[in-house]
Amino acid sequence: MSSFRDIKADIIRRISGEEWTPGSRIPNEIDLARSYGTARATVNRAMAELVDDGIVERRRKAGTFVRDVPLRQVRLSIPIVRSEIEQNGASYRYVLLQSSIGPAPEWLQARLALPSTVEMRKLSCLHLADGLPYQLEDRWINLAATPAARSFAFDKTGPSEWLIRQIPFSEVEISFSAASAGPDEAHSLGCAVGDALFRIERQTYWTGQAVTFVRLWFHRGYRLTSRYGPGTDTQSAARTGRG
Amino acid sequence: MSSFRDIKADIIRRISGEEWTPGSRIPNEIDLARSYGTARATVNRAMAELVDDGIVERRRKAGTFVRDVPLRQVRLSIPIVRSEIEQNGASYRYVLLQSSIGPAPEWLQARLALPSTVEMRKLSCLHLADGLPYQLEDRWINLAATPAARSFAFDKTGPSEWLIRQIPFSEVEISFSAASAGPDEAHSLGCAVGDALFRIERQTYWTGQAVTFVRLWFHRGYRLTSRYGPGTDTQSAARTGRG
DNA sequence: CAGTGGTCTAGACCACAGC
DNA sequence: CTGTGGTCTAGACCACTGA
Repeated sequence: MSSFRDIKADIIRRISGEEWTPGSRIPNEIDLARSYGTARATVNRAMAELVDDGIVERRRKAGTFVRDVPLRQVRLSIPIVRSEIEQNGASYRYVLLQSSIGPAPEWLQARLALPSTVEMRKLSCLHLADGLPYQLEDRWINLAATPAARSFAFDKTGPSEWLIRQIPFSEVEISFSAASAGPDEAHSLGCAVGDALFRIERQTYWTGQAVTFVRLWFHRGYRLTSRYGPGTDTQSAARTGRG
Repeated sequence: MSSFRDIKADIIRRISGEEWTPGSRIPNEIDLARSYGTARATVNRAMAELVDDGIVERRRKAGTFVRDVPLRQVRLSIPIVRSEIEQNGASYRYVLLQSSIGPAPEWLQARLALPSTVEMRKLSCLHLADGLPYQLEDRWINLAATPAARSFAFDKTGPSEWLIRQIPFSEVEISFSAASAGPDEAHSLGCAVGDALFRIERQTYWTGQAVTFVRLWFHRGYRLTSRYGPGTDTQSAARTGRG
């Protein structure tokens, strides 16, 4: 008797063994179910996972096809910086560097499609691991979308931890890039001006309205690491190679 | 009547509406199925997706719990550079800069846990978009694992496209970081020495053996962008903000 | 030991898109 | 219009694990 895992593994085996070649069609669910001696639902579940893994494509009436090129996709867990630091066995410390309220800068208005009248809470925060600067957080919060952010102090915990409880199911656009440290970043992170820093920018929407924008600058040498593969069930880790 | 989508949406609604708070237990599948008027399997499918989305946790006998903090996870499609460039409407060009065969450098032996005797094919390739340098690829291929790589020319297409067909179901460790351009990178990518560049490093294993290691240097200003959210079904895009 | 989720079955109806 | 996958049902058995 076959479980959906056995079926999935067998199909991967037949594809990697070139029994079923890229682009070719594989038998339909009814035939597969017969040949594996299972119910169609079991085959369906196996196939659904193969679709999710980017190995096959399915179209009603047309059938199931081996992808010409398997999709390479990683699932990245975006860590809460506190957890990331503590999981690395370091002590976490948080410092609020700067806080103000005012209009959004023009580039941010454009980026978030905000009216120019909107008020934002601007925060700069530093997250430290064992006393060393780990991540610099430049944060803007739309006070029209999150009025409670006007009076919250943010002196004990960072806005990320607070916001994720306020807006747990937001739409997010995230981007990863590299940038040179300016004077502020260099000063806060204890690196030289011009050093290459890993940077994450994230903008968050709730019911179509921009809630917050954040730019995270990581310490020099930071890496975001993850594994993937046929068996690997999206175990993802963020580690830091320092020194 | 409710589909698994309706049930999933309703559960998210009840969590975000604070009917079910973080950490609390929600009713079991039988009760939920009764209350929604569906079969247990339908509720089960909805709950399975909520687990996958990082919104709830389930344990046999214990029950289903709202996560204290919802998991933030992105699914990133790692693009084939050719497709990425062509999808941006640019023309793709590939240049093989350098090719040699020899032992792995020491740092690579250590990193991949290779015996020091192993022979590697070393390639340097440049991928261009509309004639401008887009990505520099430094690639090492383990000839013990992939003997066919010894004689393949790699003068028309890059090793990535070739390898993905040779080893479609590998285990991969990928990391994202920032680094300063050295003389070689600056020369190939047409930037200044010291410029901050976005970098991907990827090592690939097949049946426990290291197959290849690659270091991808992206042009200055490159971003890897993705969206996620409750509705967003892992649409992922890599874009380039240039200039 | 008993309650929970995990999986499977045999069957059904349906949506969709090729033919 | 028909073959395919997508979903749902009612029921069953089982694995795990917490009480």
